[in-house]
Amino acid sequence: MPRTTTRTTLAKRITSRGRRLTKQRVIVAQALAAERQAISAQELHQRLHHGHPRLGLATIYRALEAQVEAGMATRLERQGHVSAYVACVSEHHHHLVCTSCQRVEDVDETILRPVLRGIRDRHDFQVDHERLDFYGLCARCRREKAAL
Amino acid sequence: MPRTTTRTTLAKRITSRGRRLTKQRVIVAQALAAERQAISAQELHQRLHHGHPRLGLATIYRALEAQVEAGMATRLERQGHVSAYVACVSEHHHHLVCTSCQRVEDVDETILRPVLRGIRDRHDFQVDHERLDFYGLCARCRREKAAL
DNA sequence: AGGCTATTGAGAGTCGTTCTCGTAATGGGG
DNA sequence: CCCCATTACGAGAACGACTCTCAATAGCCT
Ligand SMILES: [Mn+2]
Ligand SMILES: [Mn+2]
Ligand SMILES: [Zn+2]
Ligand SMILES: [Zn+2]
Repeated sequence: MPRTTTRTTLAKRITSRGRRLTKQRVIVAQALAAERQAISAQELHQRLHHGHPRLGLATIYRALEAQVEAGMATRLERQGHVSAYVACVSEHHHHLVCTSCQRVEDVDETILRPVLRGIRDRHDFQVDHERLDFYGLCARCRREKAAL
Repeated sequence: MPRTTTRTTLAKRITSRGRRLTKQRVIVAQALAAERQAISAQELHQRLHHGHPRLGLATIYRALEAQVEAGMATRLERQGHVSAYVACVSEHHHHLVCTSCQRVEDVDETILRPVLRGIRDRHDFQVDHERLDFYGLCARCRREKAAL
């Protein structure tokens, strides 16, 4: 995912909607693409403040929204009513939260397909988006507990 | 679910936690039990204002939170960062929330088994409890939209 | 009943997000 | 390449859902 690729994709998807390719949108898009986790607008603002002190928070919100519209990012609802954004298109991703060490892993999304199919077939319900969080013990914490 | 049942259940579950059975909590619990769809604190506040003009919004938030803690309700995250609450019978079940009519169905739990197995096998993660909410269109709303 | 203390109501405060508005930049047409 | 309508930006105010503060009230226990 080189910077030039991000810029080219952005140019195509943004301008084809009658919007303009601004420096700020490029900066935000590249920063989001560099993240491998979901990140909030405010976190992104702090992170970019060193290199781009004049980049405003509202602009980041608008740039992220434009990317969602363009299909280049997804908005997740984080707990505490905070939106977080992830680069890449297709699906949300879901989390395994370790109740011992508090670390978070991403769920392998392919695991969820049978569930979505089951819901469609058994409940006749068309899922648009879902929020899935699993709480428990990660492999490392389980080994540590076993060692005691 | 008669009013007396709601009151009795509430009394047991609230007072056993060292909390007090107040008029306000009873009013909110009965109103929530009477709803068959998820409802926000503010909607509940408006709805109750006629009969109980002195019932405060903060009290409704606190009463709903107490019910969630007591295992009698679930909080759902609605789009636009609004929490919605549903009365619940048992503690551990999952929901299909229709984003059009706001009705809530319980998920057939057997559908979820392959997911839990997949998480154990693929992620080496021991799930203790999980929170699953699916948002989309129910069968009825989908038919209504198709008819237009 | 009487006292301890959880809870209430009203409003102020918090915080993420969006809006307003004057200024600056973009990009298509000349 | 330069114009210029139009889109976007930055700063701060506004907004909305939710939480906190605090004095007054009301459950609960003896
Ligand atoms: Mn993640
Ligand atoms: Mn339920
Ligand atoms: Zn762990
Ligand atoms: Zn519906």
